[in-house]
Amino acid sequence: MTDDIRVRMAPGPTGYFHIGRSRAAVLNWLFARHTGGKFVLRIEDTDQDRSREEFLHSILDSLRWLGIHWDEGPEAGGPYGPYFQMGRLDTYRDYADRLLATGHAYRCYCTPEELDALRREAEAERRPFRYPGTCRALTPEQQAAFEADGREAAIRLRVPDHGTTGWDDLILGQVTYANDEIGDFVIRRSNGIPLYNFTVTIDDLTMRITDVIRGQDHISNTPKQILIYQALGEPTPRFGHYPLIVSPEGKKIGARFGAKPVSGLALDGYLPEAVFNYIATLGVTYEGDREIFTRDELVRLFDIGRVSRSPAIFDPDKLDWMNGLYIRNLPPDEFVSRSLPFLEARGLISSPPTPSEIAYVKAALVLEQERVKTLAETVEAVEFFLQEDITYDPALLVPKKGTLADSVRVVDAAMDVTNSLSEWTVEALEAAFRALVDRLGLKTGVAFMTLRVAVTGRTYAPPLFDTMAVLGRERVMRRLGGAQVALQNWERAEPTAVQ
RNA sequence: GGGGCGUUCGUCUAGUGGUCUAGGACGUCGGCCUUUCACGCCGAAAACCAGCGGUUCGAAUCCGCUACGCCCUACCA
Repeated sequence: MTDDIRVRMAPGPTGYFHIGRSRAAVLNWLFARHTGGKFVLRIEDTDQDRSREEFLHSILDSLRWLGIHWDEGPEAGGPYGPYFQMGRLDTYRDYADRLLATGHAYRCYCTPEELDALRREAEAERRPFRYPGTCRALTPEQQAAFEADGREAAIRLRVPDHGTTGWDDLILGQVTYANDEIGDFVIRRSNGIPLYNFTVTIDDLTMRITDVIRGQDHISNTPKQILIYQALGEPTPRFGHYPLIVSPEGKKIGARFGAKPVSGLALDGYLPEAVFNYIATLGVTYEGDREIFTRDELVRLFDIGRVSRSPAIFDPDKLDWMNGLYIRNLPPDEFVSRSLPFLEARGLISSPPTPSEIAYVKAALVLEQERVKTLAETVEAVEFFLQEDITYDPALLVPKKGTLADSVRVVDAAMDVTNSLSEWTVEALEAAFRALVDRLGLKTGVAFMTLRVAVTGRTYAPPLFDTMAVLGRERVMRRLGGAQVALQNWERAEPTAVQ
């Protein structure tokens, strides 16, 4: 029972669930699933000033989007609740009283102002500040005097003056701190609200957390928390501190870069499974040189000891590549259904789309599947299929290796072919147009480029005859007609171009 | 100022004393495929393994120092 692995993620609802936090979630979740343990979600909402409902939703939505299910926590419940710290105030008070009763903690009547003065003094003398232990050995009379004076007491943990506190980190190995560098720290404010290091410890203890896996920004909190476990006479969990993910500029995530919630990546057209794969493999190795894994493989192969000890830069280019890979591997139907919302949002199709729209757009999307890196790109990729009238630069109708006269001939002849073709299929189109280009004595590359521009309005598109097949005879005729007009106008406007 | 942690191609990394003239991936560049783009395939450039000094027959791998980076240093979380 006590051997069952339990890990947790304990975000404060004080900011969006950014990429850095997603790493915490992914690593803890993988660790839990790999070991057959439980993943607990706990909300640290004691910072009432900064906590916001909106951020709580951001956390929950992002976790769900990534497919990270929490076994216990908000909405899920569980045997060790409540999972919001504000609901656990009584527990913190009980444990604080216990520490007071055993003498491991004591009341401190120093005011913030007095401490500030000491701190400034220490700084001025370029000497590290540490609480001097002023209230460590107050007599009941002295305490009564302070109380009578109207002072509220904070509670401090009595930290040993000598010795060291350390642990064998799951990722970093042995880490040690000297106790005399820690100093008696406050575990409960004078207003009765407990402090972070105390609440996490009590929560982790009472929630029976066995492995605390968190970012390296928490390293220096760890000895304090271990000291609390020891004062309570409780065994400590294992600790593992992974390095932070930093922005491409090497800066901390959250400020300028990556300030958005991870679930926002959905709107940018990223697939959650690709993002999960990327986050899970950023700064972590699994098996050989591979870096593309299914979720099950990640769970099976995850090894906390294979987490790199140095910070990793978030590389948007690599995420894009990976997302494109996942898109290409999607079953076409799924690619289509996942892309439709983007087209709807842009008003390219009705919302909800009609069956005929779906059929048409599906055919177009399938042609673009291996050409996009994000679902959002499908909008631009498929736009020309849906626009009634395409507009383009007539100059593009004459490729660099072609002439205006040739372009005119191809488009004119294409009109006839299009009009008379008996069977509207990719094969028939290709056969007919190849024969046509042959008859005109033109180069296929050049002539096809003219037709491509005439039909799509751009120089890059899916293969010409696949595109025409999807567009249908009507649209192709109309666009070829538009190209004829454009060429005529251009001929008049740029007579020197005629050779 | 003090403390902790870190340091292999631009980026993510493999590497745990000899097999490393340092391997893979993204990105970049070139080629092939080809009706364009993309995909796919092939290839190239790219890290004197932060620097210095030790240990050793032999070091990216072990030790020390220095530099640089990040984090912490609150009655914030």
